[in-house]
Amino acid sequence: MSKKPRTAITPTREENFPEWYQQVIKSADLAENSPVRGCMTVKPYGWALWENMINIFDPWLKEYGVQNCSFPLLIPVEYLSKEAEHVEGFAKECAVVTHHRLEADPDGNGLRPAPDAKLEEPFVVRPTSETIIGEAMSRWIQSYRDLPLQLNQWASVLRWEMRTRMFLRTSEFFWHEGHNAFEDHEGATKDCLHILGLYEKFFTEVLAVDGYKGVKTEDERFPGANETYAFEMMMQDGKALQAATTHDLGTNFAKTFDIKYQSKDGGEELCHTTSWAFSTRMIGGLIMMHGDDDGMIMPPRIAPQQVVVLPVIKDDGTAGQINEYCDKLVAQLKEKGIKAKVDGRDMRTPDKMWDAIKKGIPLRVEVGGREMEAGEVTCVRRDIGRDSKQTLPLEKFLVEAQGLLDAIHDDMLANSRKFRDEHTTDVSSVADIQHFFSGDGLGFVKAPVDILKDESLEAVMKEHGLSTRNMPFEDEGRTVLIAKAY
RNA sequence: CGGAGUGUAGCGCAGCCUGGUAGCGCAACUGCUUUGGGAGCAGUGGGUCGCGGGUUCAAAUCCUGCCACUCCGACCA
Repeated sequence: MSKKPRTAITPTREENFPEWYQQVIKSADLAENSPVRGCMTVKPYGWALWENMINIFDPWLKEYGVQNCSFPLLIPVEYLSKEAEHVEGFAKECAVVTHHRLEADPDGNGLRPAPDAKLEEPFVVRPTSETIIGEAMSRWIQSYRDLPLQLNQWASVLRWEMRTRMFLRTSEFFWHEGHNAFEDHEGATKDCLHILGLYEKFFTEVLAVDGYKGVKTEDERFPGANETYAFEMMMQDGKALQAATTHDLGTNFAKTFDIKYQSKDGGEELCHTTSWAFSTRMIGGLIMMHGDDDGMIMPPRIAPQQVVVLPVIKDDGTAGQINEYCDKLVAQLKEKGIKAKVDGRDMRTPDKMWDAIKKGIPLRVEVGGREMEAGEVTCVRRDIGRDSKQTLPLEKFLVEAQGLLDAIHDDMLANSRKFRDEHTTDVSSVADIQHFFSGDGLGFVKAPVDILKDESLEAVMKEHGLSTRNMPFEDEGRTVLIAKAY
């Protein structure tokens, strides 16, 4: 037994943040690296988290008028090449499908693509779907009556990334991609801002994280977009994470894919299109924003499991009664719409506790002979830890459980905002930026937007691996956020 | 694609220089004592040593060809 409190995750965040991140994922059983280069296997607990995100966010899109659909995984290479900036942005990271049949290798080394099965027209595995959806839009839209057309798909895409990290940057990743078409610029802009607002609502009200909404600088724009809006967050190690983006594609894709409509007065007009997304990367964001040295901390409203009930069994013949008490408790919590489960596994109680801690289950409830006798439960908040341990009457707990979960959410969100604010430093010159990042400065610096015209900025950005994150709405374009980023 | 490195039990590694019965830690399994913030003891199971060729009485070890992956650079939701 060591004297100082041992952390569940080794190393700690301070000792080695990237390694800590990997260990949290492993300890929480969220995902693992797969045998496929750069691709992860999302394990049941991690997928449950993603499913919850889908289940909560998807109805919001439908409410707004977006319809779900599914487009092919494979995109003709020719499509990608049509939009000049778009190709340039994605061509370097595309996996290409060139054959449609395998055959035994004559040299005896398993299988090889059959030379006579070479495709006339190769495909790329979609890195994003603007092009193939654009092609469909050109046929689906004829009249102003067909607008707006609002489409979304939940899908995975593939980008052949050089350096990968689970959730944050994997070759294959899961996301939703929305693609909307409007009559004019105003419609497209409103759409971008509306979706960005939905993202903000989702992040703050469900994931308990906050950041900065804003406009991307020109060099950080999506390839093929006229304007990119982004939600930027600050991680605990001082690096920023782009959590979601919406793109005003102007008429760029409309021109290349011939997306036109007849207006009321009979004229032929180009559509204004948008695209927008958030991805499983957000799970990485949750880990790096909320996690501590004991592992994951699940925001209650997205947690696959909100309450774990641990029966504390002693060898005194009361096991059956305690289990019954726990089952009843879980049933009552479920009636209140709380995701609760008894951990009835054949394991030692302390091991179950640590397991629940590492998985980040928001509320842990312990029930032993003492509680059962007294008609009580003991509960502990994951975000605070043992200091929050309290024993209260069962009835009272049932009434207060939802409130406890909400309180955890509120505190986590407040912490996230506090962290963001404490890691945003106002600067006024390139020298300030140099000074900030040369010292132990961590986080965003916020500079007057004119600084982008300063020629000495580029060298400083390069030296410290910085990029512009966005020009936050709150300052109406007068400032720009700069940080290291994932 | 440049530079470096690694492939040996589920995971992490030692053994290789100097060929000679395949080893350690963790995990798993069994038993007993335990169980309210990471238990102890005893025992058990598990590996064609990345793949192919060569040298040798004998290859994880030496030679050779191939493959895969990791890290560092340019790219990135």
